[in-house]
Amino acid sequence: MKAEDRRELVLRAATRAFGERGYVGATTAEVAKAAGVSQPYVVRLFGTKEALFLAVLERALERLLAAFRAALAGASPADAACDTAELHGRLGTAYAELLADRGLLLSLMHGFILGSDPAIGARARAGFLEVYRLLREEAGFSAEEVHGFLAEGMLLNTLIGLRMAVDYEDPAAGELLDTALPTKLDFLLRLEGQRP
Amino acid sequence: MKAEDRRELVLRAATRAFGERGYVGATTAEVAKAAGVSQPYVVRLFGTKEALFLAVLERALERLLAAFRAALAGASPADAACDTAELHGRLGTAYAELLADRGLLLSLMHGFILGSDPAIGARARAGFLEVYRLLREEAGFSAEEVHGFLAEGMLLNTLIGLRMAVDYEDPAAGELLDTALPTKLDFLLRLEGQRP
DNA sequence: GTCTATAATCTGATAGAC
DNA sequence: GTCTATCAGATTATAGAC
Repeated sequence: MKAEDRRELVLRAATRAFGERGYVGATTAEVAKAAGVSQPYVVRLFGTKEALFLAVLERALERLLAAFRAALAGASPADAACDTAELHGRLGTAYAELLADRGLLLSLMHGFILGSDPAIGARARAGFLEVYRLLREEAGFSAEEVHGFLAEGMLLNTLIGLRMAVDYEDPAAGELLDTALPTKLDFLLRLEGQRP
Repeated sequence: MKAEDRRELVLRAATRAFGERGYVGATTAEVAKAAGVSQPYVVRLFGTKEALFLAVLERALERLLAAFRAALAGASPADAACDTAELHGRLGTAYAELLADRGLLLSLMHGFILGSDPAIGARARAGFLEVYRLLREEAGFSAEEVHGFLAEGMLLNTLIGLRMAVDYEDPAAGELLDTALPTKLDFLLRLEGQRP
C-alpha cells in the first residue's frame, strides 16, 4: 500500500481516538492498532503526535467547511426559499451529518478547548474563525444568527461528547436530545448504539 | 494547616490545571507545585488523580448550581419582572461571573467531552442533567428556552477554551465576542490579560 | 514502506521517615 | 500532616534491519 493511503487510514483512526480520549489521552499505540500498523510507523508518518493531531484538525476543518459549502450550493440557486431560517436548517443538517465521520466533531471540540497549547490553540482559533467567516460572508448570516448557529453546534458537540444518548431513557435527557436534534435523533441513537 | 484547608487549596489549583490542560494533560506534580505541596501529598489527599478530577467536577457543579439558585432567588420575589427573558439574562450573568473562578467552567467542559470514560462520563452526564432540571423546573424555562440557554453556555465555554480573546483584534473574533458577551466583555478581556 | 527493538522521559502511586 | 526517595508502568520517539 502506498504511503498516501496509509496516511488516510491512520488519519481516520486518529480522528476516532482523539475524539474519544482527547489529544493527550489518546496514544499513538492505540491509533496504530486501530489502523493496523506499528506504533513507530504512525510517528514516522507524521513526525510527532502533535503533528498528527494537527493533521486531524486540518482534515476535520476541511470537511466541515466543504460540507457547509455544499449545503449552501444546494440552496443558492433557488429563488425565495433562501431566507436565513432555511439556510440555518440546511447547514444544521449538514453539520449533524458529520457525526457519521466518527470522532470528527469531537476531535475539533478537543482542539477548541486546548486554546492554551501554543500550536493547537492557534490552529483551533483560526479554524473556528474560518467557520465564522463562512457563515457570516458566504451564508449571509447576521452576527446574531451566526452566534445562535454556533451555539447550537457547540451544544450538539457537548451532548455527543457527554454520550448523552446513553441516558436517553432519562426524561430530562430525552427531552434535551429531542429538542437539540429534532430531525436527526434516530440517526444519533443508532450511531451511539442505543438502537438496533 | 488542617487537611481540610489544604484540600480546598489543592482543589483550587487542580481546577485551574485541569481547566487549562484537561484531565489527562494536567499532572499531579503541576497541581502540587501550584498548591505549594508535594506531589505525593496531592495523591494522598484524594487517593487517585481520577478522584481528584471527580472532586473538581463536584465542586464546580455545586458552585454552578448555587450561582443559578442565587440568581433565581434574587429575581423571584419581584412581581412582573420575572419573565423568562429577564431570568435568561440574570442566569447568563451569573454564569459569566463564574469565569472569575479560573478553570471552573473549563474543567466542567473537559469533563463533558470525556463521556466515554466510565466514571467521569457518568458524573458529567448526571451533572449536566442536574443543570437541565434546575433550568426547566426551578427557573420555569420551556424545553426550547433551556436548549437555547445551554447552547449559549456551551459556546461561551468553547470561546474561553479557545482563548478567543487573544484574537480580539481580529474583526471576526471581535464581532463574535461582542455578540456572545455583550455585557461581560471587559471582564473577560481583563481575565485573559488582553487588557491592563 | 514498514517492522522490531529499545532508549529516554514522564507520571501516578507507594513506602516510610519525621 | 507532610515530605523525600523511589518504583513500576506507560508512552513518544529513535535506530536500524528488511
